[in-house]
Amino acid sequence: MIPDRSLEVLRAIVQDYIASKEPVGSKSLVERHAFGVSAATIRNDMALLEEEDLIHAPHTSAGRVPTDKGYRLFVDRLNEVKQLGQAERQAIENFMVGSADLDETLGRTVRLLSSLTNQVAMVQYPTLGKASIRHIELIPASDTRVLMVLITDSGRIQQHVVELGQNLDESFIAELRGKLNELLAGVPLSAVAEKITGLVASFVPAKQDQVQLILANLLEQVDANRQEKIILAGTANLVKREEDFAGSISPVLEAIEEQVILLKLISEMQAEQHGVSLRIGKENSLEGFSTASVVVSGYENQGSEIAKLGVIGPTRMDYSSNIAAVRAVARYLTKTLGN
Amino acid sequence: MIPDRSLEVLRAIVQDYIASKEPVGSKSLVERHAFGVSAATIRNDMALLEEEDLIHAPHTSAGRVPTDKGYRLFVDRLNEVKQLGQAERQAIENFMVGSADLDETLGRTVRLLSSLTNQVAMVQYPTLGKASIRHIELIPASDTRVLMVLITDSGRIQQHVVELGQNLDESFIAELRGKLNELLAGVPLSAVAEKITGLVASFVPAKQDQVQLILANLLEQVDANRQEKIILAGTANLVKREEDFAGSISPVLEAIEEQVILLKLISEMQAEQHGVSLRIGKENSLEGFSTASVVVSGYENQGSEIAKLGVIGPTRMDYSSNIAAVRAVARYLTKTLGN
DNA sequence: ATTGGCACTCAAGTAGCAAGAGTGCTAACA
DNA sequence: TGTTAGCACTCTTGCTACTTGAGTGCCAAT
Repeated sequence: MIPDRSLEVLRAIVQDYIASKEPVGSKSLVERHAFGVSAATIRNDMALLEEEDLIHAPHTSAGRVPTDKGYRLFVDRLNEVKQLGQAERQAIENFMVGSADLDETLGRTVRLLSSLTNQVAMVQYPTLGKASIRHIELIPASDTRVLMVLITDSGRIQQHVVELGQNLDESFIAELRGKLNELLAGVPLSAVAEKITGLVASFVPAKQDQVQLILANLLEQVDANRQEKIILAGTANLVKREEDFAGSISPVLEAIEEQVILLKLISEMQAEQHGVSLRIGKENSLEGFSTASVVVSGYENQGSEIAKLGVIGPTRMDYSSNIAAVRAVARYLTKTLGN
Repeated sequence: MIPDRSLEVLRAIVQDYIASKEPVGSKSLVERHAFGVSAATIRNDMALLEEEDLIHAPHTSAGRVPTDKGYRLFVDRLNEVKQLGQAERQAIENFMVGSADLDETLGRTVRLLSSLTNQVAMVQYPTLGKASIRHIELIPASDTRVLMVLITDSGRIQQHVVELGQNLDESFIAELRGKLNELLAGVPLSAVAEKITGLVASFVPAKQDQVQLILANLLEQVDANRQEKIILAGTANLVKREEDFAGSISPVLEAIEEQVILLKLISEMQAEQHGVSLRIGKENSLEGFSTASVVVSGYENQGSEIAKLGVIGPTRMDYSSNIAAVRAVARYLTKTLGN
C-alpha cells in the first residue's frame, strides 16, 4: 500500500507538471507545497512512487514526470473535479440559446466545448439504433426519381433520392407511401427489416421491381442512420499544443480525420465515474493515441443516452477542468434537447 | 526585359527548391542543369533576378529562394502544367464511381483531392443563387409541426421543420403546397421573395398567420441556401508539411476552420488561365495566409459554374502537379454531376 | 558577354567548460 | 522506524570559441 503522504506527493507532482510543463524535482516541490518535511524525505517518497511506476524520470538527473498510470491514479483518487466558474457557466448559457435544429445545436456545442477547453472537441450525432420511425414520405423529384424522406422520433430527418429507372406513377407512389406509413409508423429502426418482408408481394407484379428498389433503399437508409457521425472543432488547438505532446501529433491528427477511428474509440469508452469516461495515453488501444488523452461523456434525450461528446488533448492536460467542462456541456446539451 | 537564360535560371531555381527544400546556389545549379555556362555567369543572372525581386537570399551567403513574385512568374510563364499519370487518372475514376447523392459525391471529391495532392483540400457546396426551385413539399411531422422540403434543380435537397403553434389542418397544408408549387416551380431562388408577395392575402384570414409563418420559413430556407458551405479534408497534411511553411501554421489552421474566412477567400478568386485560379503567399489578402498558396478551380453543372474546389498548401508547393490535380478533379466532378 | 580566381560572409556543427538542478546513498538523529 | 542533512555524482543547458563549407560579390582577363 502506498502511504498517504506519497499520494499527496503524486498529486503535487501532477499539478505542478501540468502547470509548468517541466519535470518537477524534490526541492521545488517542498517550496511550493507545505509538506512539513524536507526535500530528502520527499525524495524517498518519490523513489517509492517510481517503484510503483506512477512517476518516471526522463533522465538520471532530472525531475519527475507522471506516467499514464500516475495520471490514472490521480484522476481516480486524488483529483476533485473543479467547479466551473461563473464566467464559464455564462458562456455555456449564451452559446446555447437560440439553436434551432439539431445540426445547429450540435455545431454550437462542439465549438463551445472546444473554446471552453482549448482542446479538440468532438460531438457524436445521436445514435438512431433506439429511435423509431415517425413518418416516411415519398416525393416525385423528377420523371424517374423519387425523393424518400425519413423522419424519426429523435427529430432527425434524412432524405435520399431513389432512381427508379422508369417513369414513375403517382398513384402507385401514393399507395406505397400509405402502406409504408401504416406499417412502419412508430416502429423502431431495428425492426424495420422484418416488418417489410412480404410487402413486395402485396403489389401487382408489374410494380414489384420498383417496390423492391425503394425498399432496398429504405433499408440502406435505416442502416446509414445507424452509421454514426462525429463533428469536430478546434483542430488548430492540437497544433498550438504540439509541444505538450510527447511525440509527433500527426498520427493523432490523422486519426481524428478518420470518422471510423474516432467512432471506434468513442464506442469503446463506457462511463466511469461522474458519468465521464477517460482514456489516458497508452490506455487508448489506438496506435497514434499513446500521447493523447480522451475525455468523453454521454448525453441524453428522453432519459436514455443517445450519443457522446468529449475532447482530445495531450496526456499532460488539466484533467480537472476538462472533465468539468465535458460534464457540464453534456448536461447542458441534454437539457437543451429536452426542450 | 529579363533575358531568356535568366528566366531559365529562375525556373531551375524554383524546381530545385521545391524538390530539395534547400536554398539553391549557383554551383549546384550548373551541376544539375546543362546550362552550358559557368557558375559565375549564373551568379550574374541571379543578381539580375534578385534585382527584380524574383528571388531572395535568406542571408548574405546562402543560396536563393523564389519570392512570391518569382513563383507567380514561374506559374504564369515558365510552368507547363503536368499531365496526370495513368495511375492518378485511374485513382480518380475509381474514387468517383458509385457516388449516390451530392453529399457523398462531394465528400469523395474532397478526399480524393486531398490524397492526390497531399495538401489540404476543400470543396465548396454548390451556390444556389443561380439555381431554381423544382419542387416544394409540405409534410405533417407531428400534430403542430410541418416538414418543409425544398428541392432545387441543382439536385440539392434541404428540409426544415416549421412549428405552427396550433394543430395543423391537412387540407390547408395541401392547398398551400399546391399554390406554392404552382407559383414557384422553375423560379430562380433569387426571385422567390417577390413571387410570393400577395400569397398570404389569398387565404382566409384565419389561416393567414400560419401561411405567414411558413412563408417566412421558406424565405429563410432560400436564404440559408445561398449561405455557402465548404468541406475540408487532409488537415493533417498541413502539419506534416509544417516545415514547408515559412512561419507558423497555426494561423492557417485557424483560418481554415472558419468557414466564413474560407468562403471569402474562395469568392475573391476568379479563374485565370486553364480555368484555375491561384493565390501565392502575400497575394492572399488574408493575414495568416502569407506563407500559403491556394489553388482553386470552379466546377460546373449544366454549363455554368456552380461552385469551386481547390487545395491549400505552402507557397513552396509543386504548382505543376497541384494545378493539374485541381483541374482534373474539377473536370471529373463536372462530368459526374452531369449524369 | 563570359569566365576563373579570390577574399569575404554567414550558418551550422563541434568541442569544451561552468553552472545548476536533481538524484541516490549513507550516516546520524528523534 | 521514519526523518534529516550532507555529499558525491549525473545530466542538462547555456555559453563560448573554433572550424568547416557553401555561397556570394567583384574584378581582371579572355
